[in-house]
Amino acid sequence: MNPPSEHRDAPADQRLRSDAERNRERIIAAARTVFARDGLGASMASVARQAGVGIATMFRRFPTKEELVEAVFCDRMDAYVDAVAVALDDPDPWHGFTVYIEAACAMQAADYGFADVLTTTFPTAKALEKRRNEAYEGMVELISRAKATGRLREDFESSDLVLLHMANAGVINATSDAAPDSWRRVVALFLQSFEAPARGPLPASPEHDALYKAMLRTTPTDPGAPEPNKSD
Amino acid sequence: MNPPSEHRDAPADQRLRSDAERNRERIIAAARTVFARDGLGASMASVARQAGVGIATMFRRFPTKEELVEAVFCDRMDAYVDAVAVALDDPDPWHGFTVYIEAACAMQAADYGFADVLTTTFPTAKALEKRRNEAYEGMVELISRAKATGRLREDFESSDLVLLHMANAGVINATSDAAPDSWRRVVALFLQSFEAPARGPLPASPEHDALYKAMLRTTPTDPGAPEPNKSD
DNA sequence: TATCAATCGGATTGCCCTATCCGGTTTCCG
DNA sequence: CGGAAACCGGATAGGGCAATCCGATTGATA
Repeated sequence: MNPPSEHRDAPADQRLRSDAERNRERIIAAARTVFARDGLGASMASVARQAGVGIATMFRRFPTKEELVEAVFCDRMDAYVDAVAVALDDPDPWHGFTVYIEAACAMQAADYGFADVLTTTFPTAKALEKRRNEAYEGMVELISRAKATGRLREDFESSDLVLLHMANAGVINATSDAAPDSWRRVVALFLQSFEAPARGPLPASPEHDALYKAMLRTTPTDPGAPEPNKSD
Repeated sequence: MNPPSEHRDAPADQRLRSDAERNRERIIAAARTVFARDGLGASMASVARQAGVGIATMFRRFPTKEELVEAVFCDRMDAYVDAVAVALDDPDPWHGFTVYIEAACAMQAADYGFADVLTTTFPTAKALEKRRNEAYEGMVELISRAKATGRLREDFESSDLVLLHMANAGVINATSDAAPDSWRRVVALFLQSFEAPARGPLPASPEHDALYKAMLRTTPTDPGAPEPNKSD
């Protein structure tokens, strides 16, 4: 219980020594770059290298990748939550809905890591999950309003947003290098299929719980395309 | 239906010694299992373990993962090509189109590896690419017919099929464990958005060449979700 | 059945990753 | 300004993967 080592920042409010704080910032900045480029699958070691700090420093400050992810994506999640707020402010809920979806998917396209964040849950990253829930609740309201205007199909469900993000992630992961705008067409197709009147019934949505479990998949890897490494 | 040997494509169809042939089959069977479960990102070593053969045997028979992939997925690609043929035989092109898409996406859902194969090109795997092209040409024809009936939107392009498969791969990779039927809803939404009349214009499709390059991404890894390892 | 080449597969090399240890260094505060 | 606590980061242990080497083994043929 007495930490001969240093890992004790649970309360987190503990002020860091100036050099430690400086390195913390460097690590976060590096992680921002690396995660954006490689997704959350990037290794802690590569982040440390990019930051120019020792591996030990990396793990001392962020013992878990989840903690690093939380520190890196909190502000991006704020932007995400803001986008929902903007959509709710739109006098035309359907218009707000479409603009929001395009914005959210654009955020995915601009940042591999964020694309992973939107389709993964991090039970221990409370700050992240708090924002996710805020956004979620806002979306439930927005969806309800959009349905009320008759522009959004009645059988649309909030879980469809998650599926949309997963699909978008697949497109982005496969095309972002060679055909970086492909996702726009895919999202446009989705939006047209969301529009009322529905052209037919849909298979049932996945259970909320099941989808939540799906979002728990250990560490994000981007399926969709074949890659170099993998455990057996 | 064919000579004793199995895949008679390469000129060097040198007959293998019986034990070598036996191991070859074991390796292919093992790869079928492993790729289906883990995608093409699975390691050669894990396939060798599953097959119960030495690593050296693995590499002697299949010096490249691409060669192994080719041996494993040729017959699955045949089924894929058959699905197109069936669709072309359908008196109602639109009906054939929808049935085909559902079938193709179901194949993806049933086999992680095949999902990768459908969104990746393997320049050196001629047998695979030959079938892919056959299927592609059939689809071009089917699309043309479906448009002629007025059920498929005019601005649908064959490249949209690739995007659909990429999106589907994203959904499957993220949900297959916990919510394995999610893709059905996504595919249904896509089909409704493909239906004429179009509800609005779409952003341009990616260039054919660009999409081809996108499908070249080195080795398949499944992006979409964060994963354990990754190079820096 | 004996012989020789083809084949087998364990061992090895080289590289990357996670995670922890620990001696040397820097910051902070009295 | 000086010392202790906090911090740094190289080194290391343990594990995975791709790829190659080579002595032991086995199949095919005379």
